[in-house]
Amino acid sequence: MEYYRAVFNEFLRARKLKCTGQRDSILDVFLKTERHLTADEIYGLAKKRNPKIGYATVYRTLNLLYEVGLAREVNWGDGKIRYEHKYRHRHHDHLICTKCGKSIEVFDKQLEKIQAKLSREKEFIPTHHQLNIYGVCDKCRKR
Amino acid sequence: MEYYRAVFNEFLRARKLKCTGQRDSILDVFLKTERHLTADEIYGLAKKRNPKIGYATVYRTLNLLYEVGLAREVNWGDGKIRYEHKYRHRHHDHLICTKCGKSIEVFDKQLEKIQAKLSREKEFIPTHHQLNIYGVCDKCRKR
DNA sequence: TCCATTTTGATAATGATTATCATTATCATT
DNA sequence: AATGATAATGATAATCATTATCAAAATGGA
Repeated sequence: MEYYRAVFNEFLRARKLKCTGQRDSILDVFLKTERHLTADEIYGLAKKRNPKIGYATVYRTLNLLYEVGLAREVNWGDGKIRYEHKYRHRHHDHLICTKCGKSIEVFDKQLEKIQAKLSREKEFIPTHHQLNIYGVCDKCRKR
Repeated sequence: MEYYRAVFNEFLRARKLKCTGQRDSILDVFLKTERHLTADEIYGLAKKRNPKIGYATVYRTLNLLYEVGLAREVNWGDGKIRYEHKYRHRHHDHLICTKCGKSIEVFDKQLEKIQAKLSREKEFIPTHHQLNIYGVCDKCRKR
């Protein structure tokens, strides 16, 4: 936690950007929540500890966290970007329940290998990828 | 082609919806283009053969094509929904070049199997999925 | 402390998509 | 072919997430 903050501050210094209370609050909220958060949700949480915080600052800071590699952007096709921890968190994919909106993280080594193979075959240099499996989760099915 | 039109008309009749010139034009444009089109692009093409056509009708018709299963919605994370043929076209995934925006279709049987396995493990009933691999294509790399 | 530079927050702007609603078109039935 | 109930249309307003604008405030090196 302390380490992640240091990573961010180092990034700011290197880019001649400034450390501010708002950026601290937003990073804090982001790090403390082990969930996929939208900008709006982060705004709500950050506002609790710093009521003067504005929407634009949340968006700006999330883009910085994305740039420095602390956050990953996730797109579930509902028109909102979600953010999840990236730094020191292994890549994974998502099962997304279309009934309740909850997500389950999954990982498979073989999957990654096949993706690399497909890219190679097409002489394509992959940078990142996103696999979303939509369906109905256990709980919703039994409901 | 004629068959797809019949499928759509059958769907409309079953839902007590009406066959209209606009719907014909939009379906025609959609079927004749072997590319991933946005609503805006389809609007442009449909307007050529039927200048009176409106934006809203394009969106409404695309949603119908999605419902009847003739179109698949593709989301490449750039804020626009794209449409591609689904009926009698095998499912596939996409390599998306972040330089030129072009896409390459890929398919791997093993990939589908692994996805089914991951779903099973989490007692999740998958309905559909989307895998996007982002990166740089052959042409852009050599440029 | 000073000051150049960056940040901030309020709000306007943007861009894709959807909703509204008065008018028009469709189609099964006469 | 005319009727009428219902659905469709198109122009445009509304929505919603995100980005841009800009004057005022905060930061941090000198």
